[in-house]
Amino acid sequence: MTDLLPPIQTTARDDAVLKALAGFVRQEALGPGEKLPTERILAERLKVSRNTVREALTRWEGLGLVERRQGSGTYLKAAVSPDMLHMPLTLAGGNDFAGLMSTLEIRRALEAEAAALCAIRAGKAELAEIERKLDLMEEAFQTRAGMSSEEDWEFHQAIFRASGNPLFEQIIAAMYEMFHRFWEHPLGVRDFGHASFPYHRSIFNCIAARDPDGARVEALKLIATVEDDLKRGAANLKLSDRK
Amino acid sequence: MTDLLPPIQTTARDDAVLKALAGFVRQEALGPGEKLPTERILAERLKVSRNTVREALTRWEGLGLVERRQGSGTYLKAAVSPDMLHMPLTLAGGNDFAGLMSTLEIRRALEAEAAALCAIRAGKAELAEIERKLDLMEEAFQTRAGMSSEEDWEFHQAIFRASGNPLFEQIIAAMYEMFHRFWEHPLGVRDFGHASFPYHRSIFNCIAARDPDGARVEALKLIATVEDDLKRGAANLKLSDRK
DNA sequence: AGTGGTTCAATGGTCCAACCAATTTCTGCA
DNA sequence: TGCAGAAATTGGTTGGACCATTGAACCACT
Repeated sequence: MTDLLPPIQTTARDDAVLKALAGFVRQEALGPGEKLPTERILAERLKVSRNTVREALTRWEGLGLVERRQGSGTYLKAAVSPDMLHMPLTLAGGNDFAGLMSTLEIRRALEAEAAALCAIRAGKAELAEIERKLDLMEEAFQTRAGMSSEEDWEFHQAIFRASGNPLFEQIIAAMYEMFHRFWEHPLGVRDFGHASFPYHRSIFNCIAARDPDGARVEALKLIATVEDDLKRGAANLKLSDRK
Repeated sequence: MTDLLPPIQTTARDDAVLKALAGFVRQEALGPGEKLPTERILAERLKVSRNTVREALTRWEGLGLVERRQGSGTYLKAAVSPDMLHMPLTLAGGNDFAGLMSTLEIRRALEAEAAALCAIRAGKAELAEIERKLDLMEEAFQTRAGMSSEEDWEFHQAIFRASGNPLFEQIIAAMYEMFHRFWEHPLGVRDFGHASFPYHRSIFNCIAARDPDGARVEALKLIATVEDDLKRGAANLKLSDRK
């Protein structure tokens, strides 16, 4: 009966501070990299304790919106607007083979969808950017005779960015970080990622040809090769574990 | 050459506090809902100021790991382990139609993949659980003559859980929360979600028949109906905005 | 027994004033 | 002019105080 009686909100000091600060950033048109007022000044201007200001800034820091450098100041790290939406994502993934496969499954889902969306929505500039990254990657592949995870990653990032949905890039970035937790020379497979190489260009071709379904299929193939590599690596690991 | 020499950490007080606290939670096997030590006790035990403890807890609160209730205490809100990965997702200008569509695109990608995986991996128990949720949902649909977002959500959750990959549920849960920010009577569409109803059972049928591709296709259809509803709602909104 | 009011200790929220540590800026000497 | 050292700036930490809310215990009244 009283379902529609939400708990009343009496105090929200630090929240109010953040709202005020967001408004300030908007009004001053501050962008990433720029410095915002010192904690002491904020405390004075907003008529709150410096402690409260710090709690508010700690929140923003946790959200990656801001970076605090002792002795220097507090700097914006990303664009911030008063009506932003935050979804804290905490992943409990483990550092084992199963955990890696889990991230790959997410990657398969998102990569396929992003490639498809990209084939529909990418503009000319984005298309050119993707091709540039692709060329860089292929060049690195030739000169170093193997996959370069750095250039490879940038190619995929370009696709995510061109998908028109910022969430893709952010979520995949989390997966990528989990991957890299112990992906220096992953599992002892020497030519890791080799098999995935040709699919990069075929994905791009589908995107350029505005063929979403084709892009999706090629993306799935690419992930499948990575999965195979991983499974091979896990088998190796198992063998070398028998001592 | 010296790439692998990370900067030494002279100060990382609050981070250390969080690590200690995570260890404590692990050791005491504390779960969601349970109360953790008071700030004063933590400060005393860890030999740091109470302010430092507060900054650390503020971080966790921002990540949604913990809830603080004045006069009562600090309570765990989610499972927490020392090796978690935190990735705050931020959606600029999130409270609008574009933001919702963004989450829907993520949902489409994950829902399709999860349904396919589920068709491959779900055991008998999981299958039964999914069907139970489906029955509940259909019953709610009959009695209340409309979609019940609660039962609907539980049905999808059951699928994610049976996919064998915990990341699906975690990521989608974040999307879901954003969805519900203003999804009470979303956008004034009266029979929101009505069209998606039949696809729930068809998805289940494909899963039970161990047909991953079929499950994927049906899941995509379901999301498509939700997308249509959303677009209708946006159109309504636009009309009613003209004053 | 139950209803409502009061008291009181526990707990998170805020404030203050000071000091520490890293950084930046200024200054004065060579 | 160049540069080393002093001084100012700024975030990080501390300890102590007080406020606001909560929840349990207690009490009076019905």
